[in-house]
This record gives sequence, structure tokens and C-alpha cells, in this order.
Amino acid sequence: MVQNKRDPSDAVTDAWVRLVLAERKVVGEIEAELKTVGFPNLSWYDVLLHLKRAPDGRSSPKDIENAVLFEQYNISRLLDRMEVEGLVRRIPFPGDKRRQLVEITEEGRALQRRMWGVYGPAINRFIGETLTEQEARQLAALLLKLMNGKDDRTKNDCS
Amino acid sequence: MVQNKRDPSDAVTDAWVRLVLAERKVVGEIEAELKTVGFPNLSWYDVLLHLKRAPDGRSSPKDIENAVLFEQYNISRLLDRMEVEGLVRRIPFPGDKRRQLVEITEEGRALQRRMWGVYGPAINRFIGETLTEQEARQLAALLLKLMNGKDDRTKNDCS
DNA sequence: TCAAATATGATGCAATTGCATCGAAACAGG
DNA sequence: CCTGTTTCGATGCAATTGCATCATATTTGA
Repeated sequence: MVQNKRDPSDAVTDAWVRLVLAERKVVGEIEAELKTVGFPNLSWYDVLLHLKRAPDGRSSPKDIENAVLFEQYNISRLLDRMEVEGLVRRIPFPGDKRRQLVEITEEGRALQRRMWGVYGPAINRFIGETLTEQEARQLAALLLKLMNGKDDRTKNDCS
Repeated sequence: MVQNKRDPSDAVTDAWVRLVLAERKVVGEIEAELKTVGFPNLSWYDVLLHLKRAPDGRSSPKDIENAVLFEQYNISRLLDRMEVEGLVRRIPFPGDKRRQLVEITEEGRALQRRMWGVYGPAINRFIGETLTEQEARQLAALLLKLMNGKDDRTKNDCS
């Protein structure tokens, strides 16, 4: 672990600042769009999509937490609200009474599909029409590397 | 405006998902670090830095809003709290009684500097030690393009 | 010049989030 | 077995954020 206390270079600082601002801007614009159509927040979509992709449409809160990177207590209460809306159902976890399984309902699946109808095109509009396919791939690769942290040694040259 | 209703490609979707998750992860880690040292939220830092860089350490709430991309009412109340802490001071805007100027105080400058002592190295650790200088520049360029939107025609080849 | 439209900032109230902590179940290892 | 530790999820309460709307000041344009 070299140089643990040094200030970041300009390139690194720029990358950081823009990571935050670009996210804020694009998320803001997309959420505004979902809102005008009367759809819930993106966090609901994240959870619905995660469940829909999980085997049998079931997953534990802890898994959801790791997938969407929310705090434990926020997941807990988000699931409360989604359960009230009938999008999701809590069922006991076989063999461990601490844990639970969360299962997506038919309404949940339906809402996810309807939201994608707005959300997908919005993503396309804000990213797909701004970046080339190549650039999108590059961006995705760089962000992945960032998420995996400094122990990740994935090769990533310029094409 | 071609293809306005189509779903995004895989590359675009990946870029989007990772933009959100990478931001969530790195911001979460850095804020946790600031918190353990007893420092306030990053949003406070954003405002302090913006003011510190503004001429005479002054700027209007509207400018701050555009710089940090928060909602107007959040800026309004964030400034309330910062003013109570003596980091910032509201003064009248000459020639327009709707507007106001926000001025950073000495305490504000001092806090910004102290925060940077933790924040800077944290950025360096989470980004500078993960991406090469080259990659950081690439990432910054791609994110800039994303922020500027599809009318931006900045050239961005691979070096 | 005056009324309508727009721009800037504040605020009441509801919803969400953050923080600390709890309770219960599983696990570790003596 | 027990006991201390860890894991999982919930929750009371305070702080922040979202939403709608207000108040005031400026600009526009008829």
C-alpha cells in the first residue's frame, strides 16, 4: 500500500467530481420522467428487477441490500411499503428463523414491466444518444473496475 | 431525433447500472470515512468548495444549485444549517432584492481545508489506486460527455 | 405604465433516511 | 452443553428531503 495520504491528481479528482455530478444529473432527469408518469422511485424498480431475476422471484433482504447497495434499515422499510402496495410478499426462510424470503408478486412483475416501458427509453435517450456503443462499453468497463476496487487486476486497454 | 422509444443496448444498460452503483458505493465509503472523523456530509463540502472558489468567496444560492445539482429547497435549508454553524453568511444582493449572496466565512474555509485532509486522500485511495492516470482521464472525459448531453460534439478518441 | 409572466428564495407538512439500538436466532469454541 | 459473538432484520426518534405552494421582486410586452 503505497502513498496512502497523498492528494489525488487532477485527473482523479475530475473523474470523482464528474462521477458524482453525472450520476446526480442523469438520475434526476430520469426520476423526474418516471414521476410525471406517476411511477414510483427508482429504488422500487431496483428491488423489483432484482427479485424478478432471482430464482423463483425470491431473494433475501440481505441479498437485495448487497445488490442495490442501500442501507439495511432502508431495505427493511422499503420492503414494508412495497408489501403494503402488494408488489412483494415476505415469506419465512426455510431452516433459519432469523432470515426471510421476499417474493415478487404478479403485481410487482407487472409494475416492473410497465416502468421499464418508460425507464428503458429514458436510459437510451440520456446515455444511448450521447455515447457511442464503443464509449458506453468503455464507460461500463471503467466503472466496473472502480466498483471492484484496487485489487481488481482486469486488463483494460484502449479498445 | 431518431429512435426515441427504443430500449437501450446492453452496453448502454451496463453503463447506466454501473454509473449508479459505482457512485453509490464510492460515495458511501467516502462519506462513512468522513463521518468516523466527525465531519459533516459531502453536500456541505460541495457548497464550501464552490464558495471558496467563487470570486470573493461569494455566490448566489441559484449558482450553488446549478453547481452542485441539488434542489432549490434543499440548498435553501442546507444554507440555513450552515449559517447556524457559522460557516456561511447571507448578505443582500446589490440591485436585486429577490436574490442574495452567500459568503463563506473564515470558519467555513477552515472546515473545507480540514475536510480535504480526509476527503482528498480518500478519493485517491478509492479512485487513484484503482484506475491508472490514463483511465481516470478517460473516465472523466466520458462522464463529461454524459453530463453535457447529446448535443455535445466533443471529440473523444482513445488517448 | 400596468398586468401577466417569470425568477428567486422560503416554508408547512408529509415521506424518507440516518442513527442508534434492539430482539431473536444461529454460530463458535471452550 | 453453555456462553459470548455474530448475523439478520426491525424500530423509535431525530434529521433531512420531497412536494406543493407561497411571497416578493423583476422582467416582458401589450
